[in-house]
Parts: sequence; structure tokens; C-alpha cells
Amino acid sequence: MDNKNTGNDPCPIARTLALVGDTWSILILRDAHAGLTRFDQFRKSLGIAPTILTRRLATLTEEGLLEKRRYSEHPPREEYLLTAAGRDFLPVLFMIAAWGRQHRGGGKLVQFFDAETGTEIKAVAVDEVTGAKIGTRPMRMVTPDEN
Amino acid sequence: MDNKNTGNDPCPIARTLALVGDTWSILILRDAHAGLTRFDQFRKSLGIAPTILTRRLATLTEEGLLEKRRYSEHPPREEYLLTAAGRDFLPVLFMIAAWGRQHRGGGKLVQFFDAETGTEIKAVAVDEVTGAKIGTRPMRMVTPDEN
DNA sequence: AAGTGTTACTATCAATTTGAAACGAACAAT
DNA sequence: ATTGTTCGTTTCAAATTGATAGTAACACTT
Repeated sequence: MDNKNTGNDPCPIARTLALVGDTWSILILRDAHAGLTRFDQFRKSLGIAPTILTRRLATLTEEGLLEKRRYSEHPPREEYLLTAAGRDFLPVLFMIAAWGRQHRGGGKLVQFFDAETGTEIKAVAVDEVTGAKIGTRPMRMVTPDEN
Repeated sequence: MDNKNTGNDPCPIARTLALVGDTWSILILRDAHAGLTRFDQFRKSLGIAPTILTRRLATLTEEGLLEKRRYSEHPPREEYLLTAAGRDFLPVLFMIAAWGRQHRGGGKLVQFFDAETGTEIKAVAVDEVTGAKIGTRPMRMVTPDEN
């Protein structure tokens, strides 16, 4: 999961995927956003093997997306809370969900509503500068020269 | 990679990750958006083992994100083009990139500019209905009952 | 006091996946 | 005839995954 030199890869996608480029990590983040905090909550929600869960939680914690908090001294018990970086992952989750809704949308699906307006949330990615939806206008990629 | 019953999982994130929930698939989609179409282009760009590349391209093709097109009869040569579903994945890529830029942004990074205005693209996810950025307003999750 | 339950793991090990390296098939070019 | 290109497959070792069971440290119940 940790590729050799992803830390200085010029592609921010590759850098991100080096940390969370697997299904379990992303589903853990999803559940963390849904309010789960404890080992057994994640385990039961995901049906993940405890060995894997331990490792994923450790990686996400090391990488600063989750933080451990001791909520009981005797016996020592930790829970996992989203950090600011972890909370910033929510837009990624929503865009993944938006794709799934569009292209794998059969049957019953979880829905999200704005608590104030009561309207269903329809997530779209836009360019904050122009306001245009991502992908609707021609763009130019600039690769940094490597020296 | 293909979990048991992800096809009728009520979570659109889980459904999506069942198809593209690994690093290579997402990087292939990234490169496809950058214009790569051929086996060897992907292989060289990613440094991926050909065995894996074959399998990933096959999955992405089966799942309708890429399509094979024969560009030479003798010898038979195929290239891989993004389908509409594959192009719709671009917002996910941009949000992953946005996270990486924010939280793993040291050193040189690839940049994207709007070809018309010349401004750098800053991707954000918003609720199309309220216009608010995702995560800035309280929301309510509704799980479908399973019957 | 003994037994049961809860929580957060670790240990063990088989099965699967990954990935490196070499090879192949079908040609084109020199 | 030889070399190069493209798109793979074959083979096999190494790493990862995941299922199952066990453990440690308690609280709670009887």
C-alpha cells in the first residue's frame, strides 16, 4: 500500500492513494463520518477481519486522518476520532457516492438530506473560481519539471 | 476486489469501491483522462506489472468505465477509451487530488488550469440544491429499510 | 466467588493477490 | 535476417488478506 516514493510524486492523486488507496480505508472513513468511533463498531459494520482493521486504523492514525483518544483508563480503551484532515475527506466520499448513485443506482440506496431545507443533497464538483462543473470546460495540465 | 453482495448494498460508496476500490484502477482512470489509451502507455506510466494491468483493464472494461476499440486488424491491437461512465469519474479524481493538495502538498505538484480564463482550477464539492459546500451544513442520513 | 460478557486486540495459518521476470505472437521496419 | 514494437501470457515467489481462535483486562451478574 505504501509505494516507494509517493511522498514526492508530483501527482496529488497518487499521493492520496498511497494512504487511502484501498476499499477498507475508505469504508472506515465513511463509517467514521457516520459517527462510529470504536474498534468493534467498525468491525461489525464492515465485517472486516480484526487483523486488517487493526492495521488500517493504525495507518489512518499515523497519517493523521484519525486520532486515538483514550476513553477509559481501566481497562485501557481507545476510540478513533476524525481529525480535521479526516473530515476534509468528506467531499471525496460524496463524489464517490454520486458516481455510484448515477451508474450503479439500482435498488434501495442510503440518502442524505440538508437538515435545514430538507432537500436531498446532490453533490457536484465545481471549479470554485469559474463556478463551472468539473469536466465541462477545456483545461490544461501543467507538469512541473523535475529538477 | 469484488465483494459478495455489493450490487445491492444500500451504500453507493461501497458499490463504487467494489469496482474501483484499489489504487491501480484509479490511477488507470487518471491516466485515461490524461489521454493515455494503450496498454504500453499505461504500463510505462504506472510501472505496473503487465499481469495486473491486464486484469485491471479487463475489470474496468467489463464494468463499463472503459471500452476496447480495435485500432489495427493485423496485428490485432486494442486501445482503451473512456466511456461516458468513465468520464463521469473525473470529479472523484479532482476531489482526491484536492485533498492531496491540501494535506500532502509539499514539493512540486501537477496543476490544472481553466483553458479559457487561465485560472488554476480549485475543485470543491457543493450541494447543487443549496449551493453550500459539502460538510458545512448539518445533514441527515436516511437508510432504506430492508424489505 | 465463579461464571459470563464486553472491548480491543494478537496469533496462527491457509488462500488469494500481487508483482517481477521471462517469454510469445504477430507483425513492421531496417 | 534481425531488431523493434505492441499487447499481452506464463511462471513462480513474496506479500497481503481474511477466517478462526485466543488473550488480556476488566465489569457485571448470580
